Amino acid sequence: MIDTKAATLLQEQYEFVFQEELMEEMANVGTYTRINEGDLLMDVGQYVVSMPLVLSGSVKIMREDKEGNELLLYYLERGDTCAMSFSCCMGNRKSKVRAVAEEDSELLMIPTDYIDKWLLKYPTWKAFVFDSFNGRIDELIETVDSVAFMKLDERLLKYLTDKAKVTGKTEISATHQDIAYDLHTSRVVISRLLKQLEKQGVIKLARNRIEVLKF
DNA sequence: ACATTAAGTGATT
DNA sequence: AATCACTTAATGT
Repeated sequence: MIDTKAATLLQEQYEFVFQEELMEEMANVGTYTRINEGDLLMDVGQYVVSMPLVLSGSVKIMREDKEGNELLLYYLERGDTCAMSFSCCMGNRKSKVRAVAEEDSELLMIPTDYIDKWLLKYPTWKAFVFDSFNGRIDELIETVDSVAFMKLDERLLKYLTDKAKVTGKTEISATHQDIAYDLHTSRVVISRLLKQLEKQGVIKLARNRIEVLKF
């Protein structure tokens, strides 16, 4: 049975990346899913049974240790897929990351068996998977750099602009505590740095809301 | 009006 | 940059 909603979205966004037959097959075997902001897609230690293709919206990928300390790794945006899920599916291993919907999003879940089969069958799929791996690695390096070499105020500003970018809004709705968790620091520090940024005229603060003025 | 949650601040390490 | 301890402000019931 063909999911028309998914087929339409696929056509719109992947017209030039996937071949026609592949998109048809995707619409056939994939499961179209809608998720709401804040929904947990995948948690650390869970087995990965399918590979998500982001049709709309965005998903944030984070690391979490056993004490519950978090660290934001990168965002998955429209047209992206999770390289982590690919490597997990292939090796039948547990997920090392947690995935949470950054906003209301639409996904196409591709069952494990196909992602392997398609590598041989469809060159465009293979290219897509490779590209996606490169993209994720680049982003990972970027966040490693920012953690290792950037001061917290620079990191915070990058965090804010990144977040504004993925959601396409200049208004960010999050508490200082939320941000502190993502950057793995304390709320007090975030509050102070945000205050600084506001004085510099880069952002505007309100309760549960941050407006990014400059990019 | 009261309780709860978010944010601001000084002082200390 | 983290933590504590406390204040003030905004919001929910």
